[in-house]
Amino acid sequence: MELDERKKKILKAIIANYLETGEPVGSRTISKYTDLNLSSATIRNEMADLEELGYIIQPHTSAGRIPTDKGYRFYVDNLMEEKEEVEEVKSSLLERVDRMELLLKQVAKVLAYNTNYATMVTAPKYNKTVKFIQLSQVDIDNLLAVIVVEGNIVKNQLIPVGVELANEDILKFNILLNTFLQGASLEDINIEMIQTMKTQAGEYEGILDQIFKGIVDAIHEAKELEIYTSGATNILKYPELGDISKTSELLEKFEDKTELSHMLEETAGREDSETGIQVYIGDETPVQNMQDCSLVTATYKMPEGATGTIGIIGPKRMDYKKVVSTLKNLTVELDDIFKKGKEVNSDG
Amino acid sequence: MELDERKKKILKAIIANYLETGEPVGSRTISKYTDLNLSSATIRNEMADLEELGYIIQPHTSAGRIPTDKGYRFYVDNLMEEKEEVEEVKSSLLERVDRMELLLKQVAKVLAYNTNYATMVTAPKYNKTVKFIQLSQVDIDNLLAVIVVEGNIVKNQLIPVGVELANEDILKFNILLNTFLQGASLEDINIEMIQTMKTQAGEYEGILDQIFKGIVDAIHEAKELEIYTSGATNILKYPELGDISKTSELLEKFEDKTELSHMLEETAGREDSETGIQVYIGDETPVQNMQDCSLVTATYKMPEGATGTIGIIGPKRMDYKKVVSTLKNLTVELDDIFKKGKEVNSDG
DNA sequence: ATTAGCACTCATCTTGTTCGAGTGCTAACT
DNA sequence: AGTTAGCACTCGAACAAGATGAGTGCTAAT
Repeated sequence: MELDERKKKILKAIIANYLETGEPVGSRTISKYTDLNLSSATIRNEMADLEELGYIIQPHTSAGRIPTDKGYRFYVDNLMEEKEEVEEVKSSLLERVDRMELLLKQVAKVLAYNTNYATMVTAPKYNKTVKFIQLSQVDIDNLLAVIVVEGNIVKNQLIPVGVELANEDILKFNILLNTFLQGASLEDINIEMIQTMKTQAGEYEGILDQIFKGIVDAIHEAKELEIYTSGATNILKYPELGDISKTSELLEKFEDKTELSHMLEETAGREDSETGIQVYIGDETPVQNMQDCSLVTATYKMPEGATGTIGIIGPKRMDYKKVVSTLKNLTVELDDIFKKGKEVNSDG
Repeated sequence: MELDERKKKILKAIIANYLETGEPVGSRTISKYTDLNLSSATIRNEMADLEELGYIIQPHTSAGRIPTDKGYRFYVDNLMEEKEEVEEVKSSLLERVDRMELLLKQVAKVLAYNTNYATMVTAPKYNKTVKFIQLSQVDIDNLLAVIVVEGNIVKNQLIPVGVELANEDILKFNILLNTFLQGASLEDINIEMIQTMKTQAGEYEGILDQIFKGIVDAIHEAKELEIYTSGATNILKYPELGDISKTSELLEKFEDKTELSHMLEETAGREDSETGIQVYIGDETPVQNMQDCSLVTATYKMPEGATGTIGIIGPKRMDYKKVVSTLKNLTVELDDIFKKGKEVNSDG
């Protein structure tokens, strides 16, 4: 059954009010709150209908109504017009950050500060290819493998070899490694290639094994979803999430982060294709123990095609308007930053 | 006034019991709990004395007694004998970790898991000297400076130069840099050295400037106190820290970490010279808003003389015995690991 | 279709009461 | 002189019983 215009207006008013106050909202409040000029009695009738339809519910007899998940869903999909005045994210904070890691940390932090919810940002997931490998002798026992992958993400791998290599041998290795591995993604490095390389390494085959292990580890690590979080403690600010045992489980997830990482991974690709933004309400979230929370995710794209995810976790009665418009704004801004970075990279 | 033997025994029994239960303990409990074979009435008299002396207090009339900060202090200093059976830290978890960063993260994690308190570990504070510098051309516009400092801490610095350098020039730079900078600490790099190097760099003087900036940044960053935390949410497990607003402030500190870092820095050097362990009770902690918590710190030493700090934050009624003996054990184990690492370094 | 009016519900607040753990004091005991 | 039994007292916690009031559903009048 479709809701008529009036029911929509009333539902919207109820939810808007509830988002503000967190208190169940009664018919009298709505009667004054809207420009419908209806008496509380009429509102009551409509509210009874809305309850029957599953959009709102009474926490107990003779209390006001609060939205159900279905109600929130309808609000997010149909009723919520986004804020016109865009939430200005302090761009100054986002400028002048040259390293990806710091940038993403900043994003999480600024976002948490602006919204007062818990935030997380995943690093862009490259189909990473090796850009450059450099082996060097750090001291008598250790080689250092520096692996640079696309996007200028640098990983170091200390390889204990226990022998001192001659300079020319290291040079050979470097040439060997870069000849074969430059531009290769993990899939490209197959048994055949490995065998060929071993043959060419001759007596140092054993060391080559170690180097391989190091490189694989390093690329794996680089490929692993990195995730930055901020504002986890904001969760404690919302009394309706007062059940400490549940909330602390959630906080633990923010400490460990792997589960968050999986969660965001799962959401990837599910977003609204136009805006890249997706809202998960209560049980819709792909993680246990978040019935009382909502999750809003957004995807940002790098010029190379890599994508990362930004997530915001808050109480179900979060300010969806603000969050969605802030995220929209932010992704645009990020796109900008990356585009500029790209230009510098290829023009300078 | 000195406490006589009996008073000590009673005080110890009171605190031990309170540490277990978290409930105020009454005279009757003690009467049974100890082997003193005294009636509750006698205990009451003694308790009245102990209260007058400031070691225990009644949260309200007609409740049992709980320890004051002074009481805890006396317990930690005089009454607590450490557990004989050492708390076995899962050493297996600590083995086979080659990179400092991961090792310290592990330590924090294992410790939090073993104690159920919040833990933090700072990286050893070196008087760092440069071990090795490697410049390489990553792509057309960027040089990568890899700086390895003592303790095999590796830092990367991407340096946009906008020109492609000839291979031989990079080689020259590398020789130049390593000749001058290997083994140098930040203090050693003075204006004179810089000028000399610039002269030798000739037409690439400008690039050298950039490289310098990068190197200084990198060393600075390496020198900065790094801190790893774990188990912050354990704090929520203790109901006596129930005041959410205060507790969440504490949790925020665990998110931001700078304040924790300063705190541990402040405690450095204050430790008991023999064991390296220091206990701060309630207001004794060098940070605001921790009246209801205690902090236990331990210092570990690296063979090179660098020291780091391990800290544990828990409620005032934390299991001091267990924490102290666990920490003692852990620092010994860490010393071992580092010594082994050192041996491998110099013998292999 | 809307609304005023009214009886009804039920969480919350307030107040009062009971209960019991634990105390301090006193007097008796060793 | 130290110890203990006994007892009156205190005060928080737990429970019960109104009082309050916001909010409802229903009905009858507009």
